[in-house]
Amino acid sequence: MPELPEVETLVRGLQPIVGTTIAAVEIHDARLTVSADQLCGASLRDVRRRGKYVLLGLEPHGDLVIHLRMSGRLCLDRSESEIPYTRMTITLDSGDSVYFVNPRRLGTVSLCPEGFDKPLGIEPVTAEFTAVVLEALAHASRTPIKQLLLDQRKIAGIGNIYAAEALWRAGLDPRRRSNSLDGEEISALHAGITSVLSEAIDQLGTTLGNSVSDYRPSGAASGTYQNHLAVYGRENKPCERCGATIRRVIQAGRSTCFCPACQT
DNA sequence: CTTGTACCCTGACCGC
DNA sequence: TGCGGTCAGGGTACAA
Repeated sequence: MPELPEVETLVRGLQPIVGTTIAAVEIHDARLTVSADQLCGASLRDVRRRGKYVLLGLEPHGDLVIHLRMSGRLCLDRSESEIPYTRMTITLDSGDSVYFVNPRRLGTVSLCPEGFDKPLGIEPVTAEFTAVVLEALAHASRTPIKQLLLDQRKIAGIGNIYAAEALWRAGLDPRRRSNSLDGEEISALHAGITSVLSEAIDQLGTTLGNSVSDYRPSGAASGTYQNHLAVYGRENKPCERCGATIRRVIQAGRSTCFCPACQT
């Protein structure tokens, strides 16, 4: 569910817990690989994001690593209101609690005592991510460009929604081989990626529905980028750029919506 | 090395 | 109303 903009919004919303100390932990899912003993008494040095991962830096050392996958949520709240599917509750000495809500139990929580070290690709909303970098990644691969964008080892944080949206902005067919893109197309794709991600962050991400598994930012009813989606979830609707009918194809088991007329 | 498939889970939605 | 099939913001462990 959450992609880079949603996780970024979440991490910003969690900043108030920096400097607090973990007072108690309840775990309601045996699949989670952490234990209360490992966390109680640690203080929170920082809260940051890497790709789609949420990292809670612990004092004196280590990171609590959380990935929300398709349906997970992290909520910061002072209320006792019981959210269904809460699999872990971290109570802080400030009185706040962090709730890990994970309906499908696809999300993961783990402790990295030496710090998070997963080899993820470049962060796409930094100055280091240039068209030249993207070109090098694309030219080294013959995989369809949609799948390259989803490969977290190459670029960290893009998911199914923003991959489709970036390709629409760039006017590129998602099935194109990565190494077939020329310089102009790479530049358009770079602009598409960076613009869609930054705009989505400004909109606090995309909230797709009202179920318990739907992402929503803290302190707001929902993100609002869903109101700006050009292709994602718009199969059989008209392309707002050229009027043709949006189509859906399956690539590597995942849907991609695109405009067959103006994405070439 | 790369590419494809099954799988992990649960809920929403659609057609019958 | 109920049932079965399909789909979903993701990643991993395999097989080929």
